[in-house]
Amino acid sequence: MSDKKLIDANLAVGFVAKRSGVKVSTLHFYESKGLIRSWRNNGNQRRYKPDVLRRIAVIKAAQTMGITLEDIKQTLSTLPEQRTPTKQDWAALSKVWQTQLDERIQYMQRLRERVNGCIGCGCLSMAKCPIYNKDDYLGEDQSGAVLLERD
Amino acid sequence: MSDKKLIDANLAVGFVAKRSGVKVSTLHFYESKGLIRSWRNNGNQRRYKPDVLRRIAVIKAAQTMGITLEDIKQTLSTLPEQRTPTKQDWAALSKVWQTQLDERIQYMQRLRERVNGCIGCGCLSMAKCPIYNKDDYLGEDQSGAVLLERD
DNA sequence: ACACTACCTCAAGCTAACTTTAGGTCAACA
DNA sequence: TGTTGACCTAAAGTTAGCTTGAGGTAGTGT
Repeated sequence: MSDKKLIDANLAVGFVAKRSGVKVSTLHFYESKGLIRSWRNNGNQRRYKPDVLRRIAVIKAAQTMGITLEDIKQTLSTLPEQRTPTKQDWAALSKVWQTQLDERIQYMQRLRERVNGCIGCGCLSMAKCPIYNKDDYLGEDQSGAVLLERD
Repeated sequence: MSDKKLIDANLAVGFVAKRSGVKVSTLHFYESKGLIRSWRNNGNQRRYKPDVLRRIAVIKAAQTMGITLEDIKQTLSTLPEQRTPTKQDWAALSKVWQTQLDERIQYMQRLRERVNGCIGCGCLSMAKCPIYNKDDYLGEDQSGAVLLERD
């Protein structure tokens, strides 16, 4: 019977890889980083619980949002260790990322406005644009960096 | 007189570094990547035209928007080579990046909706969520990857 | 029993965007 | 004239997020 792993709900690494769309090496890598977990069978091969699939999907989704593996790991660590995570558990995660996404979107929108008013008009420093005013005559007095600042 | 470089409008690398807020090594690096240009004096030291400062500011601004150096190089290459870029030249650049920013923002907003409707509700694949439906009983028939797709 | 595929580990390689280090030259000022 | 400090090059190191390769074991099908 070829679905033994499926019925037992002990998934082999190759199966998880195929199912989740990531490479086996990526699963090894995620495990080494503490993002997913597995146990070993007698022959030292990895076995996974089915919910690893959701975990991987969530990791990938979060990455698409531009969240780093380190941050994802942090957020995932809020999931329960003992029991299989429930709908509510995952929902809590999504709230965290939704908020982060909202912030990012707002940041991008602020940026967009600045680009509009700033590179566009020839001014890059918002307030009093040293670069634009002093392109040819550079005084010694103003020495700070004049870039768009993050926040 | 210590402002010789300033009055001559031939900027030394250290001055440009201090003024733009990036390290000398970064300027070397940008030059090696073709993002900025310089010529050499008799002693083989780099000299820059003042408009390199704006160029660097623009590079940094574009990076903040998440644009890669390679793409920035592409866009910068639309600036005139012969004459010093005008306000209008820079304005044209900003339009390109504004458009890219708009796309990014839209993408993030689409993502946000998906996170909302998908991780939140327990479904990750939008349409018919194989992961959610098959967490315990995994059929052999559905084998595709089930992640949030980009576009 | 034998082959073939899946799996294992550890180390090295890859891209982006820089920084750091090493060993040496040039320029400015007292 | 001497000694700092600024500059030069080339190569190696850094972080993130993986992939590839080498050399070896395990599991499955005939």
